[in-house]
Parts: sequence; C-alpha cells; structure tokens
Amino acid sequence: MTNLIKSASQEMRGIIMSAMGVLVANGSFPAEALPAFNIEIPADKTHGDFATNAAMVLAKPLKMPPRKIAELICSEAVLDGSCFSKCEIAGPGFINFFLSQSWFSNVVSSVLSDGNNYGRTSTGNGKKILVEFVSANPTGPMHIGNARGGAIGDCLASVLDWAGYEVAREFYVNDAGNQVEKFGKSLFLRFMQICSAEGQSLITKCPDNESFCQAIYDDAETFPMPEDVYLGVDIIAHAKNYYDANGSELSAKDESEIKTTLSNYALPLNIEGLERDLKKYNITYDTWFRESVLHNNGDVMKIVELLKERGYTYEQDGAIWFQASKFGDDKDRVLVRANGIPTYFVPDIAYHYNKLVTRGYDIAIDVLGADHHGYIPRMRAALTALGIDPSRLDIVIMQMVRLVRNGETVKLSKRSGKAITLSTLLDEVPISAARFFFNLRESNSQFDFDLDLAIEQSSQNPVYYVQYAHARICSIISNLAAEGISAKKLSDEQMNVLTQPEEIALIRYIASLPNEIDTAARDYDPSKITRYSVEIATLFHKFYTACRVKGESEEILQARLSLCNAAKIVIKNTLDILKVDAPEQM
RNA sequence: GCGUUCGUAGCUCAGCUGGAUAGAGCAUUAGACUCCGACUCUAAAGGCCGCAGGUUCGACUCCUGUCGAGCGCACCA
Repeated sequence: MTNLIKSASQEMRGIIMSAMGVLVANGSFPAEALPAFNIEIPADKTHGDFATNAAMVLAKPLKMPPRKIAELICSEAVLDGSCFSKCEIAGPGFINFFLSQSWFSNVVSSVLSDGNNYGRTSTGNGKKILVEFVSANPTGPMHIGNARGGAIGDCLASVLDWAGYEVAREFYVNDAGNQVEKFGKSLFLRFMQICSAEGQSLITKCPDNESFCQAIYDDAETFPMPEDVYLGVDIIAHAKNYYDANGSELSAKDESEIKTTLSNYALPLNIEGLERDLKKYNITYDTWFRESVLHNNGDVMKIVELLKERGYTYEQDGAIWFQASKFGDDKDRVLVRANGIPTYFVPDIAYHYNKLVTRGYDIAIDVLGADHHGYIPRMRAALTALGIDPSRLDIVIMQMVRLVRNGETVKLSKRSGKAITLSTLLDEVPISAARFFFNLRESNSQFDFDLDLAIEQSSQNPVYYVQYAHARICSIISNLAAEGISAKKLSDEQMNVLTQPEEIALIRYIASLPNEIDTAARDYDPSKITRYSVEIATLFHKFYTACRVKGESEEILQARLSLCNAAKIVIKNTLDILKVDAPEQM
C-alpha cells in the first residue's frame, strides 16, 4: 500500500502551508483565507519532481508579483528532514521541488518488500462494485465487439480490485424474452428445412455437417428464411445436431412444442459455449446471472408495481408507460405493451434493482457498446424513480470496433453467418496479444482492429515489447545466478549509488504505479495501465543500454540488480492486471 | 432535426479534470552489438491541437458557435 508519490506530494503541501503560516504570522501575508493551490508533476524534469502554482494564485489577492511571493515562500520553506533536497523558483512564478536521493532509494526497497502487491492502493476503501460486461446474447456466438468488451471489462475489474474495491465480475444471460423467441423460431424453421424432402436429399449430397450447414445457408432459394430471424450457420448446426441425435420425429409435433424443445436443447449449449470461449480468453466470472430468474421470481412485475405505487406510470393506447421524462429522459417509455408483455426495459430495471438493492452493491458498472448509449438516461430515470441514487450506476461506453483486413473494413453482421467470432479470433491471434491490443486505447474511442497486424505477431504489437523487457530482466538475473551471484537485501544507503539519469527516470516511473492505478480506477480506464506497461518497458530498455549490471563493482551491481528486480515486479504486476503472460524467456 | 462520442505529426494514439518549449510508437533518413538477449537503443525530420470567437496571469484542456465523422432516437433487445 505504499504510494510514495502521494506521500511526497502531501509532504510538500505541508511544507508550503507552514511556510505560509510563518508569513502570515510575521505580517508578510494577510490573515484572510488564502486561495487553494495545486501541486503537480511537471512533464519536464528540469522543472523538478513536483511544482506548485501557489505563488501565482496568490498574486492577485496579495497584489504582489508572483516571483516575489515565491521568494518569500521559499525562504520560509523548511526542507530539512523532508524527502526534498531543494526548491527553486522558475518561469512565471512556479516553485519547483526536487526529491532527494534517499527518496529514490526508498522507492526501490519499497517495491521489493511489497512484491506482487506493489501498486495496490486502498482508495476504494472496500466499496463493493459489480462489473457487468460482455453479456452477449446466448442466441449465437460472440463477435469482435464482445472481444473488446471482454478485455476492457475484465481489466477494468482488475484495476478496481487493485485500487482497493471489492469487485465482482458478472455476465448477464438474456435467456428470456423476445430474442429467445426469435432463436426458437429460427431453429424451428431450420429444423423443418432439414426434415423436408430438399433437406433430406442435401444430406446425401453433403455427408459432413460443416458443408451441409454451409450449403443450406448459401442456398437461400431452396431454403428461404424470413427477415426477422437469426440466419447464422450456428443455428443450422444446432438443428442438424438435434436431428442427428433424435431424428425427425419432433417435426410432427405442433410448432410451439418444436420451438420450445429446440430452444431448450440449444440454449444451454450456447451458454456453455460462451463460458468456454470466455475462459479461453482468460475471463472467469463470479456470477452468471440469468434474466429468466427475474421473470420466474416475479421481480419483473414487481418493478411495474413499484413504479405504479410511486405514481410514475400511466396508461395510454392500452400500454403502461413510465414517466421517464420527469427524470431527465427525452421521452416516456413503455413498460408493458398493449399485448400485456413487458418490454425489455422492465427486466433490465429489475436486474439493476437486484444489483443495487437486493444484492446491495455500492456501485454497478455496465460495459456497453456505443449503440446502447441512448439507454443510459432511461435506466437512470428508472432508478431515480425507484428512490435509488442514479450515480450508483456507471456506464462504460465502448465505441464500435471496425475490423480491417487487407486495408478494407469487414462488415460486422451477426446475421451474415460470416462474422468473425471471438473463438476464431483467438485461433488466429494469441490471447495475450488480443487482450493487450483491445486495452491499448480508451474504451470510448473507436478503433480499427487490424487483423493482419494482430495475426502477424510483429514487433509493432507492443505486447511483445513489454514481454521482451520482462524476459530480458529474467535473463540478467539467471546469467548472474550462473556466476553464483544472487541479489542481496540492500539498505537505502547502499542503494544511493543509483544516480544515473536512466536509473532515476526508471525509479521515478516505478514510483508512480499506485497513482496510475488510482487514476485508471477513477476514470474507469484500464488502457492507462496498458500504456504504463509500455512506458516502463521503454524506460527499462533505456536503462539497460546505458547501465550494465554484470561486470560492475559489487556495490553498483547489487544496487542495479535490486532495480532490475523492482522493474521486473512492476512489469509483472501490470501484466497480471491485464492478464497477459510475463514470460521468463521468449 | 434532437441527443451523444470524437477531430492533436504522413499513419495509430498520449497529454495526468487550466500550467512552463504540445509528447510517444509506426513509417522515412542517419547511426550503435569482440560486452548482461539488437524482439533493443541513439539521433534527425515531421504540428495554425478541425475552424472562429469567448473566459484569465496562462487554453490542446473550460464556454459558445461552426464544419466533418461514428453511434443512437420502437409497444426490438
């Protein structure tokens, strides 16, 4: 739980505050409330490790030039016994503070003692967060958008865990409602086609299932399908598999029974498939929450009743409406259709009610595709109407992924039967690379997934760059071990020989990991950690070319070996957050 | 039309919720292994931060307008 950047920054604030206290006491500053000032980390390290704009914000109320104020503050700043070695005035009136050598040494020893927990913070204070992501329809395989959602959601959950939240991962299974109806209808139609004379003759022509399914799919004239059903070959395959196992007997039953039977047969298989594919992608969920539960236990209708009781519903054209516009939504929304069936909105409210009230999570996060962003105000409106603080629901929107192959965008369509599935993607692209790639950018920016590039496994994919840094460190350590040299535990004083610019730059960045985790958690942006890992690898590679470990004097060698071990820990920890392998050799 | 996300180097993107001379990677050019892994490193070149106003000591960052792109705007989910 060490965050040396944060504690240094707090120490600096204390120094400035007491300096200003002295100045007020001796009459140099007025006793009135002084404006708030910032402490920041300058991009340019010649401007110190920390800088404050205190003198500049004071200029106006004190009617004094900022540099003059800065001089006064600096003259009263007591650095003895602090982690700072000096402070100076620069530019228009910034006061720049420089960290002492012992601070840097302390960073290395702290990392070594925290080990695989280095970077963890307690910012979340054990708040319970539920992260729901992917939640793909169980009516078909997952596509590339789900792959992005999976990588983002899973890593976001890790980041929050590292930031001290109590995190659970959940998959919401839409195993009820309209799309399941549609699923049953699609299976029914395909099953009847298989049992038809045309289907039977095709079976003799195509003995293996793969070519059979493709043949039916391709021949839309002989085997026509309506617009509003699922057309993918996976549907045909389910129908064919059922047929292979049970024959055509079912086709004599009435339509609704066929639909139910086939749906009950195929849906569990699909859900197992989702679980299997996600596991392959290194994602395991704490819970798989089924929508059907909410229908069966009466929660869905209970929501309608609750909203009615509170007086936020009305009837119009035979439907029951929710006054969403009273709570910031664009317009009112239908809860129960004129035909008596609730819209998807109601079980969704029930689901969020279940998360936040029944199960008592402090915060629920949904990772959703950009095509769902319009749904946020309506869900917040519903929560507000139910007396739940809507800020407890946070939505992470991820923009669409465009798949690029040979420089051309591949049209994504669940219905075409040809969409690239998560499973086939992982056959082509290494899992680590895919996860890393999908977390390289903010979720809220659209990007092109260049299939050729990802498959190529070239060094353009930064995951290899980071992994190489890790392997390189392991190699240094094992080379030294072969000579009988192992790392010793050093005191901070012994570490004070780490003064080269490359060493200092590396240590400084190592020290910022806890901060980085906090901001990634605050912004719900795991891509910050991905970029952090690339940067730490860069700084290590630079250190490596500038500073030798092997062959140096005992004291330098040991200090650098400690630094290598610290860097290794940091790379390993960040890759763990991303669930990317940290290989010892490549 | 309304809402929403976005527009930064030739390309792909950072820029820490207002700070100092706007940063990386790829691509281009020129260099570095008798030495811990060259899957690496050093350097050059590359910019009206979409455009126009405004707010202030100070704007890529905040506000307004405008142009361009993606995504939404069902008694579908």
